[in-house]
Amino acid sequence: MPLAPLFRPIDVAPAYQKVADAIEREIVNGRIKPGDPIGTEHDLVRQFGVNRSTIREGIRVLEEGGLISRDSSRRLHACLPRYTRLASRLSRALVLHEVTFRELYEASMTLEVASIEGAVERATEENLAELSDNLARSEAVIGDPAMLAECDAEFHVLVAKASQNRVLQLAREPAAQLFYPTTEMTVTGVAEGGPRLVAAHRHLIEAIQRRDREAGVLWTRRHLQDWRRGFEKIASLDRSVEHMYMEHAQAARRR
Amino acid sequence: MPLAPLFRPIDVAPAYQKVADAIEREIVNGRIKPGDPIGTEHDLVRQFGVNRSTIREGIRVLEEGGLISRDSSRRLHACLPRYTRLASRLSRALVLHEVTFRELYEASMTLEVASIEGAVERATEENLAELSDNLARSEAVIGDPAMLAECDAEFHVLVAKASQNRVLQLAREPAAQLFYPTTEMTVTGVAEGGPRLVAAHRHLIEAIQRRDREAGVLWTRRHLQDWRRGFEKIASLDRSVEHMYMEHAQAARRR
DNA sequence: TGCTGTCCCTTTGTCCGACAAAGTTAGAGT
DNA sequence: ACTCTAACTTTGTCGGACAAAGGGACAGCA
Repeated sequence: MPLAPLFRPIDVAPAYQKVADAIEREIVNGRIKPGDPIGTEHDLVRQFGVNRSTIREGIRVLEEGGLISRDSSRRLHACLPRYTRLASRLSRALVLHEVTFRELYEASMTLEVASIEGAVERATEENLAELSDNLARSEAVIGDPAMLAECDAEFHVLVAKASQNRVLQLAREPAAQLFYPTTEMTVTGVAEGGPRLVAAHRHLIEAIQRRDREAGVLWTRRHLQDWRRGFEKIASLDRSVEHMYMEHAQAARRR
Repeated sequence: MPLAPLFRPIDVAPAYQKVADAIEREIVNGRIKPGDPIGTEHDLVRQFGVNRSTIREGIRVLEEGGLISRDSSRRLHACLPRYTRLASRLSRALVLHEVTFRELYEASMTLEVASIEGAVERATEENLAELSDNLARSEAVIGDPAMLAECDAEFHVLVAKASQNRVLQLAREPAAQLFYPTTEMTVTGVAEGGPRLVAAHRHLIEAIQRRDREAGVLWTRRHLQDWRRGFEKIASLDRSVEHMYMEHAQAARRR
């Protein structure tokens, strides 16, 4: 019969980790609010009683996690983690796991349909204004696939935003970051690709305005199917996402 | 009229960031494969020509991003970022953004339905075996809400895995991490909560076996609605997710 | 008064050197 | 071939150091 456990496992995390955890705890449970200053490295050295190098390693960890950042004067303060920044970590992971475009397509279908449903139900006037503005800009660059692809990505971010569901916004982001960089190629490959894309956006905006869920779902599906048709002219859906996207993601993360 | 921009913004990233970026690039574009050793800190000092403190800060950044980790002997090697680890960052972000349970519920409804649809279509024998094993364990702890909640969380991870769609697996994870810790409470609050939960799981497994999509979707919906009913006995869906979940998430991240 | 330039102090990013603890390797001894 | 021990290496932490950049106060000037 095994002995009854006398001791609890003791916490042997390195000091920099403990520093990071301690600060994280204060932020997450609200004692330090987003925007609050954290203090200088020297302050933290005094408070934690460890060397500045140790503090700095702990800070890097939190900074990478998006929990704290440095303002223009490089002073530390807590902040609300930005979705796109975090999502780019996930996109990177998806690339390394070599997910296929089929997985991306299927997941995006689900997530974008859910987004439009939410948007149809809850979009505000302001959301609609943003979407219309985006549409206008899209029409202006209809002949430029790169610019148009950028507008398209933004459009779908705005739709997700209009759904007023931040969980959904976050969930779709990693897939979107990998998905939308290909739009440029798919638009180029299909005759009338640009106009079709913009037309779909217009129908989506109208659907939201009319609170017409059916139309919203329908046009989201068509829009994605257009992407798929365009993509399959270039490559198989079963190809894994390529490394080239990471440059895009890396640039986005830095912002 | 403003001057035409003569200069591009110059890249003034600190050295530790450049170190991290350089290593990240090599990993992401595949020159360093997951599992490959990175070399000792001393090696990196020689290669990059910067101080060890600088190298260490760069390493922390990558470590936090899940791109590299230290094995049992603390040597560095590249590795495949683990979904749950990354997702816990996102869960944390959702908590800080004070998302509501309604958002969580709505997003989970979408994501879990998509998971079951994928599972019905593509689950393997092995997936089914894992699910059945989970079911057996659930039945064994049907009277223990805490253990049962844990089984429930695992069950849905397994369903997502059975969908063979890693994008979906990843997308559902942050919501799930916040969602499933409440299952314990909802099971406790509802008469026959435990048995209902296990029955739903059984129906889901059967649906996957029979490749019966309708049934899968139906029982996923019911299962989530059960959660909702249980939750609404305790609190409003419009309450924001509480800080208490973070302890759960923090423990999970460490693993 | 409002703007500008200067000096000083603080803070950050980086460097150097050091050391204990833990892990690794090589060699001695059986 | 196996074990035990004695170097050697590597990591985590420490102390101190310094240049560059920012912030603040203060004087000078319009």
